Amino acid sequence: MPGSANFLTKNKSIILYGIFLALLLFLLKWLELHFLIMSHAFEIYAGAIAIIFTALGIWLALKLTKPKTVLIEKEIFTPRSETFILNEKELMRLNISKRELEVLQLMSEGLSNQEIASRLFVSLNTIKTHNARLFEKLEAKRRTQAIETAKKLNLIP
Amino acid sequence: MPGSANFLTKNKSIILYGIFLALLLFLLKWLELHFLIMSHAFEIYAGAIAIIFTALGIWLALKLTKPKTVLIEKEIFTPRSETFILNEKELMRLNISKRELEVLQLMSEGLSNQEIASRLFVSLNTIKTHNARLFEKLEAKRRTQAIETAKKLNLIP
DNA sequence: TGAAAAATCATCCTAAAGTATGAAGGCAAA
DNA sequence: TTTGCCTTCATACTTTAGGATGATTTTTCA
Repeated sequence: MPGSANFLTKNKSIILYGIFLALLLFLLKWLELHFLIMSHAFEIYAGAIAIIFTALGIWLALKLTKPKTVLIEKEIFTPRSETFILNEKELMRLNISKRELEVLQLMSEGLSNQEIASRLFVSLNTIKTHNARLFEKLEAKRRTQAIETAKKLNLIP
Repeated sequence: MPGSANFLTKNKSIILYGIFLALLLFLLKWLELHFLIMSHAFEIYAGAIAIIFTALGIWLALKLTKPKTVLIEKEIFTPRSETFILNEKELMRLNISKRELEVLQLMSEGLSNQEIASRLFVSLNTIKTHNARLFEKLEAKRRTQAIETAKKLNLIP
């Protein structure tokens, strides 16, 4: 659609230009008689033609040059697995340590306390104390609640 | 920077235009002698001037007119909370009932079994049996694991 | 209408989670 | 060096979660 419309616009301009040219030629023919007599004024005549046609050229160029509209659609998908960005501000605000975050992470992956302990080479009790601190800081009663909150705050993916 | 550069470019063009004009006037003066004799060729002379100056006008316009490029940037954000689509195929495949999904949902929100029971006006034991079924179907050992799996399968937001 | 599936509830028991409290070693900043 | 924070571990206890099993009541669909 925009292609054919453009073509029409171009043709219109060309047709208009043709008509304008024809009219000008008639005008020139008429002017010729007057100006031929006083040949001193020939420079004025040529200058007039130059100015008129320069203006015509400018007008044509401006008319024919369509504003190039480039539409760039930036789609920013967040498939959450790819684009997780840790919210370090919240992390600092809540005073959650690296180790605690580590535990939280594993917790959210569905591991039991014992599994987390084994994974991190520490005792079950250590994990329990980490949990207690986490629940306190995240204002959670249960691990599931802690995970929910942490995900909302972008502390874990 | 681009402003002053543009200004320079414009001035250059105008200066060039002036020089070109001067040269053309000389050319005209010279041509005048030849064409005045054969006044029949005057139309050709005028036409040449018209064409030359039209071309000049077009060139000037194109030179002076900065490329009209309109950039439209559309940013389409997809914040995961807005775009949750339940994966009904997986739901059917795993034979998870409406009630079970409901329980799963509340579970993922961090509620305890007792809280879920109260919310749904059923007994704690009922929730436990639902859980057992869910864990079986989702191949999970714990509720946290069930939640993880369910989220991955887009069964819950 | 009658069988299958879904939802409900119960009991008993074990495992895991969570609470409370105390304590010790390490490390970095004041 | 001392203070504070992190990390670690322990013990004792309570609560919640989860497993196994059986049973009753709706609901649904052929």
